[in-house]
Amino acid sequence: MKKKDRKTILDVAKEAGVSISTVSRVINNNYPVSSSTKERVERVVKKLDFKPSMVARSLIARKTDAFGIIVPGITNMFFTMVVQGIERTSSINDYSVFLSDSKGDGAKERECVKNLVSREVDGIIVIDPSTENMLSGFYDEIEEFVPIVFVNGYNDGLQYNFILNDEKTGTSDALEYLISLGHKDICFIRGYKSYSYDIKENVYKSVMHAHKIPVNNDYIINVGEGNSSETVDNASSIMYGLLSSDFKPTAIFSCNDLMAVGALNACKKLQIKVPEQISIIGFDNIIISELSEPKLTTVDQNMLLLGESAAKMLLDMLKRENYEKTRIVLKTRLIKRDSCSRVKRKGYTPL
Amino acid sequence: MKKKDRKTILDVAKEAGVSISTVSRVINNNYPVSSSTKERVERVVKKLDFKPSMVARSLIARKTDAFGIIVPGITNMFFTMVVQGIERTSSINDYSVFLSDSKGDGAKERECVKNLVSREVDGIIVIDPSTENMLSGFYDEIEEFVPIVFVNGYNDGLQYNFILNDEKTGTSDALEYLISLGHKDICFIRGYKSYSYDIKENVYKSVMHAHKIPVNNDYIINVGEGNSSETVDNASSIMYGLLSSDFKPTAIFSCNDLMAVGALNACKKLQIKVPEQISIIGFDNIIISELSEPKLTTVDQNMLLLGESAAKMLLDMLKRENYEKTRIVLKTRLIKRDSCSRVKRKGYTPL
DNA sequence: TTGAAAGCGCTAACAT
DNA sequence: ATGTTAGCGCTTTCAA
Repeated sequence: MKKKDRKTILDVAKEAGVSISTVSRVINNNYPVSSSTKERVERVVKKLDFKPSMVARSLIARKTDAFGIIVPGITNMFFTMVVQGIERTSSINDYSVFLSDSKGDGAKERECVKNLVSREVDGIIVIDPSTENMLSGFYDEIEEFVPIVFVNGYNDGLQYNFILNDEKTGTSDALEYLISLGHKDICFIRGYKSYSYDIKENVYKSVMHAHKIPVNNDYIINVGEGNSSETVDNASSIMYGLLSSDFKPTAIFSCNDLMAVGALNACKKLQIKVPEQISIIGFDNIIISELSEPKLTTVDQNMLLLGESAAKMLLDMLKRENYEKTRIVLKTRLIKRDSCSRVKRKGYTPL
Repeated sequence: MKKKDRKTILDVAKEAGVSISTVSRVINNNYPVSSSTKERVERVVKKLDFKPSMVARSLIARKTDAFGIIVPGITNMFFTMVVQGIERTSSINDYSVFLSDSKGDGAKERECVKNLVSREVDGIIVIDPSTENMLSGFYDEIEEFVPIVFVNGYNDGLQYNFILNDEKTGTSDALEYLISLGHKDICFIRGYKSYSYDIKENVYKSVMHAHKIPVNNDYIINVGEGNSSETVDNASSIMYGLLSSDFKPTAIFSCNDLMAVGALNACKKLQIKVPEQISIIGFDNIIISELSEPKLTTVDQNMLLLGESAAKMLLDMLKRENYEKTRIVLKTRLIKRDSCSRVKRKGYTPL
């Protein structure tokens, strides 16, 4: 595709009959220029529609005014919200963002990071990094050259910059809420394998203990892969099978909204009324939790804030001479909607 | 934040005891270098972990190997899918992507474009551009310097590169399907204002005409803003009001899945069974159409392909010397799921 | 096969 | 107030 050549500072200088430094001074407005020359140069700039090359500027300034984001999956609504938060805060501060998708693959993630490094981005945000890369020390070398912030993901004892959600408190808030509604037979739905599910399961057990409610292991349900659209179907069919039998909890806690919607769909098929007969609570507060009927009570993770905080942290690191490794833990918030109500029956009483 | 300086080609040259040109030849492997020097240089490159600066390369090559994407809203699931398609195809071809959000605002959209131009991206993809900018000629000048592809949006008689969906055929397919199921009382739900709604409404009218079904204007429902999460609620409450009265279509065609889910929720509240009593058909095939109960029958727009095609078109434009303005129209596909069935009652017969 | 040098578009220190 | 010039890190002629 044949394209016109961009106008350069030299084109402007010639046309305005001044030197390139004068043009530079005018467009940057950082050194005195007589108002007459200034005006003349500005006219030419407008006339030629001259836009300074950020590439050339970056070469000199040794910065690109760009951040790189790496997500394990663009279409996962959770990550999408985080990306929005990052993009918003970045663009307000005149930073552009590169978006790359690691597809949840550690090797691809490393490739993305290297690409961003060679593009000399001013900072990198990795959302839900692969545990493998977090533990291998891969990021140690990278971090010497470019600021990195991790959003969620494995972080136990790691010395990096983190923005995390307080999933523990979020989980116990949800559970305490259910218990305050009179529920004791609370089923726990989790996915196959993730740091986050393990944390929640531990909290589940300890909250139950604290209330002297015996933990029934049959009430801990694993629905496999937890972050795809299939999650809903998997959770739904597993819960359908369970609820068809004499498995009759009065409430269901789900590790994320996808699973909660799955449980909800299973109840609908079985004509079990939510929340009248069973209360369901989700986690994350992704948009589908608002679209279900009834609307899902859930725990908000404030993904937008997660993203905004990550971008702000990067911005801060760029400003300060020495920045201590920081770990920010964000509060979650219980969103009471329509899928939970006071228990009407006790224990295994048939529906 | 204090960061180590990146190693430059000069560091490598010194350490290897050769000139920078030799190092360049080695890393680019484009000119003869004796195998001994080559090996030595390669060792140093590895040792210093040298990565050539893409900024410097871009300055010389006058290309950045980056594309820019502009979306009206990152979290809109429809756009997210398109972005995924673009990112995938771009990264396979070694292009990175800048993501920017215009928030559906024409002025912000222009700002994003200008930023991308000054970053000297090799191509720009604008998803659902503002009609205002399409008609004002704003893009005429831009296009002289950088290849642009538009995905959907206003395109009537415009001489730009487009990737579009065949919404007309998609709409008539959906309608014909409903009619083949015996439906005649088909309600049409649309949003406030968009080229796409208008097109669909026209098709609706002509399909009805073709089947000699009188068009009842009360059956054309406008639910306002059509692309936010509120869309579901708006559509739901409007349909709730309507369906509570003697408004009794046997089928509902919705301009997008959000509205369809809204209609579905209204039916649930009114204990109207879908599809037994009313058939509902959506449009787009975004993920929530799979999560509802029953699953939504809808028209797939193949957003992934939309994005992939846009990126491929850009890639093509970059290769060819002169590229004719192209308009690619993608086929839609009727996805038959569980929200439509053969009509059981005729006309206004009470449910 | 290798090195020296020009130059991509711009900024900033140094002259004047 | 304005011009001249040295580079930012790299590629690519041109010489040797």
